[in-house]
Amino acid sequence: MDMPLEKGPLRRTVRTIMADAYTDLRTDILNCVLEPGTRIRFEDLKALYGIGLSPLREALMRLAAEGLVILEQHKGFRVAPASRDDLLDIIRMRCELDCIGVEQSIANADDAWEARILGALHQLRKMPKPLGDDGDDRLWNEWEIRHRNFHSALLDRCESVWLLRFRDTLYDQLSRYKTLSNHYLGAQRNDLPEHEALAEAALARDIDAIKRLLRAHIGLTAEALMATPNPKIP
Amino acid sequence: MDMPLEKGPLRRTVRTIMADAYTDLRTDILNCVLEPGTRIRFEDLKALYGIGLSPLREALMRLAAEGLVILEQHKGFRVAPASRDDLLDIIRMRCELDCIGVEQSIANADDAWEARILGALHQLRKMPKPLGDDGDDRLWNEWEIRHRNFHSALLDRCESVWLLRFRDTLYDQLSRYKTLSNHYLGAQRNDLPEHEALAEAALARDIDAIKRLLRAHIGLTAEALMATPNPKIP
DNA sequence: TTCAAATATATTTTCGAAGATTCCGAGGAT
DNA sequence: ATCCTCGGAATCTTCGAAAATATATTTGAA
Repeated sequence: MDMPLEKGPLRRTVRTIMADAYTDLRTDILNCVLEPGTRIRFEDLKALYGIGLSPLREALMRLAAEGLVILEQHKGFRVAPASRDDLLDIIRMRCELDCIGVEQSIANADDAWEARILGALHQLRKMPKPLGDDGDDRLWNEWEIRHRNFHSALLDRCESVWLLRFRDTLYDQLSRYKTLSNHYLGAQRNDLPEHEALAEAALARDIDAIKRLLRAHIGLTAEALMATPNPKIP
Repeated sequence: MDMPLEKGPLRRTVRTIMADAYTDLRTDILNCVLEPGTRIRFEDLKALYGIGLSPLREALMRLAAEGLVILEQHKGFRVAPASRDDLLDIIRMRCELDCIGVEQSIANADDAWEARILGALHQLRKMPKPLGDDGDDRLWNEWEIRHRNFHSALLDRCESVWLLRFRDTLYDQLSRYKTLSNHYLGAQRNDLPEHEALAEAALARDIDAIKRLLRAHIGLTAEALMATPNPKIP
């Protein structure tokens, strides 16, 4: 019974401490356990995560390259600050990338693509958006996953590795802002019809329509986000 | 005479070994001194750059996050491999980003913007494109700088930090491929007229025209790059 | 001969301590 | 009172050695 753990073509990846630290730090930053702008002291984190300096620094360097933390020479790392300008930039940019991606996706559309979209839409239909302030975080996270999954489905046939990479970066940044606004943002409005329209346009291969719908959809989210003043987003 | 070196608002940044290693590694990768796919052994680089492991690993981690090197757990780093698919993806993506950026730029257009475009165009006019294989690298580099500067001028009023950031990433990746093809690529054709048309459309604030011209311009470059089979780009 | 296990070697990853740099406050001069 | 200089403490940065993992070689048996 001492056989190696891996079955099939997947090799069990032996994680490194640095990779674990990277993941932990990343989720802590995305969930704003480490709040924007806070200084990062190595002694603190060393104790917090129970690891040494080297993997910690390497993980932070990686996060710095992704824009989740800032490195100031000889002054250490800080969690990247949040600002309304930055938020608006992220939303707009993500909108543009989604438009490009969905166009490429339509160019490669096939039955499996349609199936995935319909599946994702079904999951969105089955789960009503958790309302306002009865905030069960697990419910919200589940809804977020389904929401993200739907939008990813639209880009499922996009073959641009770079586009998807940039998009993921932006999505990470965005989820930090969602945490900051405690999911207040879109909670007010029921956006299921918007997603249904998006799915319909996708199946119809209507590029212009889907771009228009996407811009409107994301535009409304942006307005909702910017409308509520939030002391944590200067 | 012992006054601090900085004058004005710029503070002299005390560079770290890691930052130097990052810069050196980056230019070596961009110039393909470190060829795509080659394994990176720490002992080699430690000797080559004359530094310790920690700054080297941190620099590589940063480059890994930017996609210039690949990290395989417990197997070390490799220079990111090159491929035609990747090249095409980069070019297309850069074209899209430039289109978005120039549109935003036009929205914020002012006299200074026009001036910078005309200035960049002038510098392009004054320096004929070095022809084919009499390749003086210094000339080529100078032309590349002017060329890059012209295209950057078009986006000079774009306020999206994220767009410019992604664009820079792609430009770095692209310059690696330009090194690989030894500047053969665009050398054949005289693209000054294309740049003049771009400048004209920019000054006329003609968004549709400039997008069309950009796509055509970059499309031709892509064709030139892909037409010549290159053993170094599988 | 061929395959598989076991050992040996090479390389990466991580730790703990030493070297630099910045930050903060005390002391003194204007 | 304000400004400047000068330690001293805190913090980040770097090095060199130890631990962990992967790769290559050898050995033994079918």
